[in-house]
Amino acid sequence: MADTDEDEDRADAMFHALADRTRRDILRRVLVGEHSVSALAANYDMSFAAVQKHVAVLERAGLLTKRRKGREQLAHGEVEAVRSVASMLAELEDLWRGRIARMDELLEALESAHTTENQE
Amino acid sequence: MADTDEDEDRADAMFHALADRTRRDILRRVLVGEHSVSALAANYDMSFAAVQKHVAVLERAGLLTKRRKGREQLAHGEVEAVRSVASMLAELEDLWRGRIARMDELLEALESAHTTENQE
DNA sequence: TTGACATACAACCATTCGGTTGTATGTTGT
DNA sequence: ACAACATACAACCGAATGGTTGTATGTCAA
Repeated sequence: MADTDEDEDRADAMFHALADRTRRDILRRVLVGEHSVSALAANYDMSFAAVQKHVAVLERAGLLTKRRKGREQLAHGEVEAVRSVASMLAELEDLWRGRIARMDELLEALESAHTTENQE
Repeated sequence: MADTDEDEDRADAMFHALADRTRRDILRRVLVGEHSVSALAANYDMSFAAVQKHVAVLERAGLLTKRRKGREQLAHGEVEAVRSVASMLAELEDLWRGRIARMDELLEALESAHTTENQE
């Protein structure tokens, strides 16, 4: 247990990555489909290097993954990472509702194991 | 229409506010209940002024509101703001699912008006 | 009124961020 | 082999961030 510090590091990285409109826009595009870095760069009024750095920030945060295809590097969004950010916010909301006194994922895992109903 | 720029500004501010573990911790506390700024500051190994600035960042992002109570300033979390961040992430997820081609809130509002079925 | 507490804010500092240009390393097609 | 393209990365710069200390303002209690 007690990987709480790395969790916070990950949260820092993810929220930081999302705190820039260019990066959010890139993320939207790569969630819809794969795009090469230069294809992405074509959409913005800044240098290729700047866009490449934005992609790198998203990648370090785990929100995006790259896959080699010939001489291009195709980026696609990691929806699981987006969901993990959403679940942090859900935790905040639960805290507000007074539900949780911080029992971590343990009970949460148990609960979702029981709820085998509306999976999707 | 086209307040899209201010929306992005708000998104920038909210994600930025959340991209710091001290601020996330403060937000957790004030979502559970009201706390004065100095009561909050007592929890952290930094100056009062530093904590006061963190509170100000959360306040500017709309994630927290203050209320005067005597000589104290009681802060409480704004769960609606948390939800609005969550809904941005939900939009990203919808984009991934291929649901939305970006028709903004207009059709979304219409749709939810029609769908009076499974509300939750 | 005065002293103590709660808050706000300015000034300062080191570090990080978001951008730039330039250079190096692959990869492809001819 | 070579020219062109796609990517990565280093070095640099101005602005913003996260912290500090110090000072000003407001409110309560005696």
